[in-house]
Amino acid sequence: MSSAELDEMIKALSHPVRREILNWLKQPEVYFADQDHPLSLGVCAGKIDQKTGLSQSTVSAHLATLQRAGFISSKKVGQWSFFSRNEEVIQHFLTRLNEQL
Amino acid sequence: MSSAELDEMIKALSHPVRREILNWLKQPEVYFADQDHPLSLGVCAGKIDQKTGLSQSTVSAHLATLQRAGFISSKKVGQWSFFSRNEEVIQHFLTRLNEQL
DNA sequence: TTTATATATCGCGATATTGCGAAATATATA
DNA sequence: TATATATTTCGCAATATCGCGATATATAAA
Repeated sequence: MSSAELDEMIKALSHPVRREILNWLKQPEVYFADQDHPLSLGVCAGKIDQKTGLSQSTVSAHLATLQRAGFISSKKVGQWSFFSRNEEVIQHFLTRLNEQL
Repeated sequence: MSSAELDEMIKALSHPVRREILNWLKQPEVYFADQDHPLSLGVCAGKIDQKTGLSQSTVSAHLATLQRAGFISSKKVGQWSFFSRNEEVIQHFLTRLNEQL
């Protein structure tokens, strides 16, 4: 992970809503039990919108930020986008921060 | 460490110059070997100014941000301010992040 | 007291981030 | 095709951050 990538990752974490989303995605079965689609696909963007209370477009931007940083991935199924954590990336980031800081 | 404190800490880290300063302070004997005062006091603000290449006021603000976040402390001796890392706080922060993220 | 040195604070312009509604895009259904 | 649903992208206003020079403050030395 380059210095620029690390920078993008930390900036992605520097917003409480984005950290909260990452945290929700850690236990989808706890936070998104009411989702119509199987949670194995990931969590549907709209469900995340609801949970934040922010506008749909704002949350979409937050999700894009987390994805650009590499923390989450999305897969499109039908008209829905499902998001899930990239655990390896997150672990790698934490390791890097533990060394660097 | 409260959620608001964690937020302040991550924001403090979300600027490459501030992370670089933190890193320099990890090994003052490597990065500030030319300091006139004993490094045991900490690193003098002016030496940090020089190393960044930014203006004195800008660096002073960065140091204040790091200090508000708890990552560093300053002690004033004569007309100088000496900065040093708060290792316990940094460790605590990393532990918290490892859990939370 | 005056002058020099070190640092912090102030004010301001430039830039980045955030949040929104509206519009565009994509997919599914009638 | 037309309509409904889900999401992304666009444009814009509000706010926050950054970096600077100028000024204020604090200490030390002449």
